[in-house]
Amino acid sequence: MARRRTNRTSGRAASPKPNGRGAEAVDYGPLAEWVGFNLRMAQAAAFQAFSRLAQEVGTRPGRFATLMLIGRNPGISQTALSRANGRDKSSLTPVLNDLARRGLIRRTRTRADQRAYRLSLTPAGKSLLAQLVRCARAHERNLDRIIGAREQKSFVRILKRIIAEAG
Amino acid sequence: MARRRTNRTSGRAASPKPNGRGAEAVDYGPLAEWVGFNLRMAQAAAFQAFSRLAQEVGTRPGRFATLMLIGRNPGISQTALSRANGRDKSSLTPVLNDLARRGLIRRTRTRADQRAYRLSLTPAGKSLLAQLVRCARAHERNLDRIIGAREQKSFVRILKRIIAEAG
DNA sequence: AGTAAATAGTTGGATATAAAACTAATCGCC
DNA sequence: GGCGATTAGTTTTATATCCAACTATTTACT
Repeated sequence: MARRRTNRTSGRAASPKPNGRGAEAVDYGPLAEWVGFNLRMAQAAAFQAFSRLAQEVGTRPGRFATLMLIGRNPGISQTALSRANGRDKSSLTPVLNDLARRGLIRRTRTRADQRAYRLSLTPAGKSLLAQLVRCARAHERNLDRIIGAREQKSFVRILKRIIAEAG
Repeated sequence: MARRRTNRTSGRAASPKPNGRGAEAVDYGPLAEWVGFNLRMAQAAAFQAFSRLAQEVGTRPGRFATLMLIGRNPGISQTALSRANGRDKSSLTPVLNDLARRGLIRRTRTRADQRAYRLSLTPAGKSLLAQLVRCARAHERNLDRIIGAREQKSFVRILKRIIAEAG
């Protein structure tokens, strides 16, 4: 997402030309009602809102789920983590390198399986995660407010069904 | 997203070790109920499902909204398009170069404003768009089935609220 | 008119991600 | 016990995306 400011305030009125639209009154056609498109736009909007909160703590939203999953599942392997996180394991390599370099996670080798790492949080990682959880709670409160308490539960239930069945 | 197969059917039972989880029974902690996380996972799942359909037609899902918006708004500028599409205008440059190279769109210069392009679809672009619309309709039917007819409307309404207010 | 500010589009640099090919280790099975 | 298949992680390559800086053009204001 990004551009919230669609409601222009500049003095120029909407162009009357049939084609050359100034910036407003775009026709979305069927996109306007399609779930896929609105899902993409909503995800981008929520992601960006959380980005702003997370960067005050010095991290990106992508790192947050990673830290949370490691924190809740100490000893998890990179492959299991990538599955849980829904990203390819190759995407994780640079992320984990960075988290390790910054002293937030530990990668210990398994004696049983010399291929796999066991991931865990360092105290610094736990502390950053705790900060991020606070950000995330604020973010969730905001989303819940937007969604409305009455519909919140069913909204999340539908998202879970899409996750489970749309693959 | 990707990994739908969390409910393993392989013969191996969940490891009893407190740490070394095989691949199942990951603890998501609060992520499991957070809107932001489920939104991201659902978007990725839907995106990937549509990707499969779209690539049979020879395009990526990212191109679809672009073509639709140009088709519905002939003469639109790149900046207006990027706003409508929720992406930075610089992301659009390579996409439009590619679409133009493949003969799907036209970029004509405006006499009134020599900076701006006016974008429109070529006949080939219209034909590809029509094919993509058929894919998208099939995709939407599947999503509607997952969501359920009763909740579909309110689900999209909530997504729109998030788009409008979460920025 | 003339200049400062805004705007359209591109470029360059950075990050995130996926897919495929690769290396090393382990497992399954005979 | 050994060999083919599988698995864990990395590397490489390719896209998509953002942001900031840039060029060219237009607009606004004096």
